[in-house]
Amino acid sequence: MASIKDVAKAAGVSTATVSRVLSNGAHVRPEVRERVMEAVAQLAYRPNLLARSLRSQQTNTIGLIVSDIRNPFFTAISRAVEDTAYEQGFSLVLCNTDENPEKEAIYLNLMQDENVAGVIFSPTRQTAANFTALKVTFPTVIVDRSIQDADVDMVLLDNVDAAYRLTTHLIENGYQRIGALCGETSSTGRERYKGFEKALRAHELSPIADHVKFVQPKIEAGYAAALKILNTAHPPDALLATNSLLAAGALQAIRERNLTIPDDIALVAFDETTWASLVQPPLTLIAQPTNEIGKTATELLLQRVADPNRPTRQVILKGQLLVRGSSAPR
Amino acid sequence: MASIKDVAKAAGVSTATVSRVLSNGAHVRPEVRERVMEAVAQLAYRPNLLARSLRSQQTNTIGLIVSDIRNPFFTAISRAVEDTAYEQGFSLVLCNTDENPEKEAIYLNLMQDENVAGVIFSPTRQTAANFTALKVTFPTVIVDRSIQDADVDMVLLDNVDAAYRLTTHLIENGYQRIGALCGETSSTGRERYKGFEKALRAHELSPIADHVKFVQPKIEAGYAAALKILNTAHPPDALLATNSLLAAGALQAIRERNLTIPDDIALVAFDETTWASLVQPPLTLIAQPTNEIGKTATELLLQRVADPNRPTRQVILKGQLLVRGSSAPR
DNA sequence: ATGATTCTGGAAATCGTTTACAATTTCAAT
DNA sequence: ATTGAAATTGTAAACGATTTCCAGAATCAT
Repeated sequence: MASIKDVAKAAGVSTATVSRVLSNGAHVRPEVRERVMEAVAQLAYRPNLLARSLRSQQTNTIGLIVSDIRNPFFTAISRAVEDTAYEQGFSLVLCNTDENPEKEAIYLNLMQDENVAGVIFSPTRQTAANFTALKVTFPTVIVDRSIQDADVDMVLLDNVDAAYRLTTHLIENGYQRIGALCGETSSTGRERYKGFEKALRAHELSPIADHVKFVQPKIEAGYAAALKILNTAHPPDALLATNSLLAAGALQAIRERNLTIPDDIALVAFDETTWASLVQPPLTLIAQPTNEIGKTATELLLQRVADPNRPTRQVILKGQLLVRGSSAPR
Repeated sequence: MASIKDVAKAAGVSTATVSRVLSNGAHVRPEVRERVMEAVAQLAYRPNLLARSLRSQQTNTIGLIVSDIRNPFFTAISRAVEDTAYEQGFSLVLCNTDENPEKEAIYLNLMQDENVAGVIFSPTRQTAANFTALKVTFPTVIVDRSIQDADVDMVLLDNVDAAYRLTTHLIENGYQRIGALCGETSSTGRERYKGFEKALRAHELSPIADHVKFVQPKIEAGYAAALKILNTAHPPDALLATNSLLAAGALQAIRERNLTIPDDIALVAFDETTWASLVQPPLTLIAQPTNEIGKTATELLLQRVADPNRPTRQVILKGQLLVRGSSAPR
């Protein structure tokens, strides 16, 4: 592999000049620049990014820390993030934490060790609670799950509003006994529950304890919780799942109990997935603007990398209510 | 940030000794090691990975280059790869190529520039065809899509066999006019088509040109192609899709035409997804051992990183035929 | 023509490690 | 007591770039 020294020698200049040509290009006569570029082409020279980063103390890598890339929401986010990062010349390193605060801490440290330019992070409630105490030294953008009282960039959904609209939609379609399946590890689950409860109260209804479950955001957990809810003496006439994994579990449970959607029970959820419109009836849900979230988060991050002192921003996006068959009027 | 010099000073030893304590630990008196470890703890010292990598000429990063992480197959692979890499102290950088040979080349170069320890790569047919010409300088493991005549580690599905079994299953259940939706950008699509054709011929049937389409592995493409097939004068009585995206598109088309599965037309596919068992009837398919594929590929890669001269290995795994409702006997 | 600026481009320091080599110490064996 | 091998530790040279500082040349205003 040719190094900058080889190029310098071949072009008859110093390494400083080569570096100048390749970075800004200032303070170099056109004629010399030409010679250097020729040598670069001749030797097929590619700068060693490790050396560059070591000296300049900055890398072109960003980290994405999420609980599980297999959650379709995070899959979509990761794609948008990678695309945007790529456009700006950054690479993406991917970390799965499995909702485990310890793994979150480990990955945060690892990102530090790797000198990433910054990190896009979707924390558990636990980590979110003492985020400032972690004294993260690199730029961070929080996505999907909020952090209280911290002066940090965030890109979030208006969860309360989204759940409120979704629940109101159910109520307006005649559903009265609405249950909820919420993720227990994220702020998101709580906030969506708030919106759910708010909508009920606005219509002089209230949540039924037996019909509300906070569980791990996994299909199996959603399935088990839904089954419990369905097995209560007076089961609900509608079920709201705060993410697609819980929705899939709920659907399994409903199918297993041989119930019909929406006649026996309505089902609504969060997150557009491939399957939501393929099942019958198709699922009513709140679609999140995953592309915009991922893109915005990356842009915010790279802007902060460029200017660490700029004021933080919290971007709150609205979800889109897609009304489909699973919540048809009673 | 404390550097190795600070630790050395604090412990009253040279940086070489600190380095020795932290790497192998050999050739250091226990007493000295103790002092060094104390200083390390005291200063909360963490080695700079950039400097380490620059000097030792090796990183703890591997790359994963796939067409699109949103393809559930690759999502699952990425998770398995990241898990295995993490266990062994490696980070994962993620690259989406969109089936674009140019992007593949760019990412391959980028991985080189970043001095990754190695790469797990699922190439397009085009790149696969002249892979050796690319003269990739780092260890590479090919997954999912094969490369001919190249002495390189690979982890593949036995695609011909899988498609053969899937097709035979249809035939045995009484389907005679079977169409196929195949990915056109990968070796995988071709091989699965071979298995499909082989099964037909083994039963004295043959593919009907109008019922076979090679298209981009995208839902929309699958939808459009399926629609064309369904609109032929004598449409097929069964459809085989070689991946889950094409299957989703086909299902959309079938629904749009108000056809009933499996009475009007059977549908079978590749790749287990969340939705395959949630739609009604659930989809018969070949499930790939994604965990094993990802894990094996990573292990193979790290073994080669450790010993670049070991003989290459080609691991061929079998798919699992999951018979469900979408291909019930006629 | 002169002094003051501005441009160019090289020498050398630096980023934070690892590691080859050499120097020193230890210690068992003669 | 002497010797030599093995163990321990330090010195200094890498790794491959960027960047600071500075000198010399070119340009400009007076």
